[in-house]
Amino acid sequence: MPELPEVETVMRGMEKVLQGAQIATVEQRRPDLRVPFPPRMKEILEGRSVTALERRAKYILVHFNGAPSFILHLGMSGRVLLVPPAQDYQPQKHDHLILTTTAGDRVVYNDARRFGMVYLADEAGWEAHTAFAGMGPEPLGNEFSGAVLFEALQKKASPIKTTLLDQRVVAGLGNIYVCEALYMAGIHPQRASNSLSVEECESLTQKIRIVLERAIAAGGSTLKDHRKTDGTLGYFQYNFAVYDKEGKSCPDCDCGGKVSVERIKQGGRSTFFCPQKQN
DNA sequence: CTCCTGTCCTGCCGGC
DNA sequence: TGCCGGCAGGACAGGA
Repeated sequence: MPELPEVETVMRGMEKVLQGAQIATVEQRRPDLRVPFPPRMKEILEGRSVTALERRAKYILVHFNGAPSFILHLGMSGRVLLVPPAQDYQPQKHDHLILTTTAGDRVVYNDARRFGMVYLADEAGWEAHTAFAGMGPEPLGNEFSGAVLFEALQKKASPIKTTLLDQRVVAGLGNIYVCEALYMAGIHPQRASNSLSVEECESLTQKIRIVLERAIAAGGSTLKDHRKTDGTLGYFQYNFAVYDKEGKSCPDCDCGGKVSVERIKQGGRSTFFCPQKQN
């Protein structure tokens, strides 16, 4: 499910409920996801107040008053459901972690494949956690630019598609938005990373920003109703140009509908692109 | 170092 | 209808 825009959307939804709230109970419904839940997480978090939430790459951070930050990654299939106080809720299959606030709001983490991850930071702070070691710049932040991308690509001979999935180069992109950004920039996914010009890197960074911002806007706009809040909303709202569009004609192609979106494998994962627009 | 493959896990979809 | 293979939004380990 989640790439940067979906994680941002989920984080904003959680923020509405958790910001300033006090955690009453932490319910672990199994001992682990991909790795065990942090030792003594229940004891550490219960009674703590949430001071702020933020997103770094595809991680959601929940900061507490007097406790280490809670770090959540949604993996491939992680979803967050927000249940308001007045609503009855029976835990569903794959509900693995439920946080309840003293106000009665519940934050339910559901993850069928259990590729998600939950950590607690230590006293060194969340930035020091190994998950963030060597991580590249935020694609929507000031430290990411065409020049920065160009510089990072110089030592990379691998295809630009796989390079953009490398979180050390830029942090937060996933398979969908890499395909979409390369399409918008008109760059073939199999181009060697170090063959891109400065101008192409400039264009690519702009397209990355645009596609992410559009997707966030589409997902965020649906969050007003908490009962509908779950991680799938962003994808339902956003129309992809090439992702999962194999055989369809791309939306703004100059081929007159004669060329269709192709699908190839790169690094074991599907890439979708328009051979007319991206060459 | 970089690059490539396999692996974790469940659900879903298409083909036979 | 049922079964089976392939594939899925991610990240990491291990080997070349």
